[in-house]
Amino acid sequence: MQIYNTLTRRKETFEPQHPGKVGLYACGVTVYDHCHLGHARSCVAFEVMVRHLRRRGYEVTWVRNYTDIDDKIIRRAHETHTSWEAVAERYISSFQEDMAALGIPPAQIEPKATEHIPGMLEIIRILVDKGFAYQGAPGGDVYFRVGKFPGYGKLSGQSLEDIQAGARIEIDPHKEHPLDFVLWKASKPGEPAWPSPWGPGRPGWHIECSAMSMKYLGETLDLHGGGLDLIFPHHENELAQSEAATGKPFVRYWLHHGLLTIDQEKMSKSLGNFFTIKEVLARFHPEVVRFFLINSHYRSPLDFSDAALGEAEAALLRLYSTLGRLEDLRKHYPGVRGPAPADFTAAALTAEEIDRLLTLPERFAGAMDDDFNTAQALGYMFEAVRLTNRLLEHPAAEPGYVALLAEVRHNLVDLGYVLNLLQAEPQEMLAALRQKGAELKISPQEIERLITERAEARTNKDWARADEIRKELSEMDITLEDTPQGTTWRVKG
RNA sequence: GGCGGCAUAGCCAAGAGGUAAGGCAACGGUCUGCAAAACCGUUAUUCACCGGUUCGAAUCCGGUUGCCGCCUCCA
Repeated sequence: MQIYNTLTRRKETFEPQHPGKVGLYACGVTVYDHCHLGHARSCVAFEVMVRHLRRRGYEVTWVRNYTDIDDKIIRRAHETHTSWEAVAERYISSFQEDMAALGIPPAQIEPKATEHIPGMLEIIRILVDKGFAYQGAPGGDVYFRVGKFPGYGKLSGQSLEDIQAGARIEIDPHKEHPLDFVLWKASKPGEPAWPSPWGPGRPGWHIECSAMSMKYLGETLDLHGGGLDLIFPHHENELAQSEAATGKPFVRYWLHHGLLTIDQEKMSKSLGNFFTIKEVLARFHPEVVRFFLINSHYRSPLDFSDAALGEAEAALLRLYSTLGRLEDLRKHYPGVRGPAPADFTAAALTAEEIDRLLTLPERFAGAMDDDFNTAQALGYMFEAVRLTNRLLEHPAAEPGYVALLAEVRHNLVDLGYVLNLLQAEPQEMLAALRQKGAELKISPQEIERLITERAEARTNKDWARADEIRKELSEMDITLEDTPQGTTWRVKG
C-alpha cells in the first residue's frame, strides 16, 4: 500500500511497526456545537481508510478523541447558563447521532480529554524535567519551549523564523519565545480546574492528543491524521511535545484530508458558511452524502453545493438500479451462485470485457491501495455497472450467464462494504432515493389511485385517458415508469 | 510578507513519463401505445499560459497568471 505522508510530502509504502497491526489516531471534534459537513468528511475519510486496512488483513485500532474542555466550551456554557459538562455531554450526543445517521461505526476507543488529565500532567512533568517546558510565572501557564526542540517546523515545512515572520500572535510577557505554546493553562476564578504541580488549571489543546494517542497506541503511532488545517499549529505542536518527551518518532505516517468548501471557501464556523450534518441529512439521503464525500480523493478540496449533492444522488441511483436488476435475477434463480465458469462467453461482451468485469475486485483494491483513491475505485465500479447493464440487456439462457451475474452482484456488494455503500436492499433504496425526501404535491395514496385508474384505461386501450393521467402527475413532478412488474413512480429529478 | 496546495470537457472528477477512467448534463438511435428506466452512439488531437529536458510530457524542470489553505480557534 502507498500512503501520502505529510511529513515527507511523498507517497510512501506503508509498513506498520508491528506486522499485521495498525494504530490510527484521528483528531476528533471539540464538542461545543453541532458538527458541520466538514466534520462528516473527516470522519468518513478515516472510516473508509480503516475499512480498507481491515480488508487488507490488518488488525486496526482506531482512536478518535473528544475535546471536551476548552475555551469555546466554557464560553458556550456561560452563554447558555449551564455547566461546561452539560455542554460537552450535549454535543457528544449530537455527534453520536450524526455518526449513527451516516452509518459510521464508533471507533474502538473514543477517549475524552478530561478523563486523561493525569497522563497529560505526566508528559508535562517530563518536559519540565528535560528543560522543554517552563512555567511563565508562579501559578501561571506552563509553556513548551519551542526553541529547544530542533525539529520544530518539520511537519509544516517551515523554520521557526518563517513562522515567526508571519505570526499574528500577541506578545506574551511570560513567554520566552512568541511561538512557545501552552501546555497547561492556569485557571481564573470560576473556571473549571484540575489540580497540578503548577497550580489549578486545565490542559492546553495540543497536549491532550499526545497523552491520549500515546496511552492507547504507544509512543510511536503508525497513522495520525486530521484536516489539513490541523497541520499547523496543532500537529506541529503535538509532534514537538511528544518527541521531546519520549525521544522517539511520534508518528510514522501523517495523514491530512482536504477541506470541505462552499463557493471555494473553507466551510467553517468562524466564516459562518457552514451546513450542519443534520441540515444536510434533512434534505439528502445519508448514503448520498457519503457518496458525495468519497467521490473525490480525500486530499482534494471538495466543494459543497446542492447541485453536487444532486449529482451524487443520480450517480448512486445508477448503482442501485443495476443492483436491483441483479437482485431480481437472483430471486428468479435462487440456487445459482458465482463464480462464473471460466469459459463463459456472451454475445453482449467481448472476452476482454468479461475479464474486466470479473477482475473488478483486483482493480478496486489496487485503487484503494494507492493512497485510498476512492474516486478511482468508484470509477471502476461504474465501469463494471455499465458492462453489467449490457449483459442484462441481452439475457442468455446458459447457466453461466446467471452465475456470472451472481458473481458480479456479490462483488459489487462486497466492495461496497469497504466504502460503506450499497449495503441496503436495492428496492428500498431506490424507493427512498426516488422520493428524494421531498415534499410531495400529491399524496402517495392519490398517486396509487391514479396509477390504478390509468392501468384500467390502458387495458381498455384508452390511451387518451392514460396520457392525461401521466400528464397530470407530471405537472406535480411525478414521473411514471411502466415495468414488467407494474407501474412505479418517482419524483422528478 | 512567509510556507504549502490546486488549475484536466458545459459541470464534477481520476490519471503523476508512453499517447486522456468514471459520474452528471446535453444531443441522436434502440426499446415503448406514449413515456420513463436501461442499452448503443456523439461531446477534450488535448490537460491555465510561456519556455526547457526527452524518441515521447496533464504527468519532470524553470518562469507567469489565477484560485485556495495555513501562519489566530478550526476536520
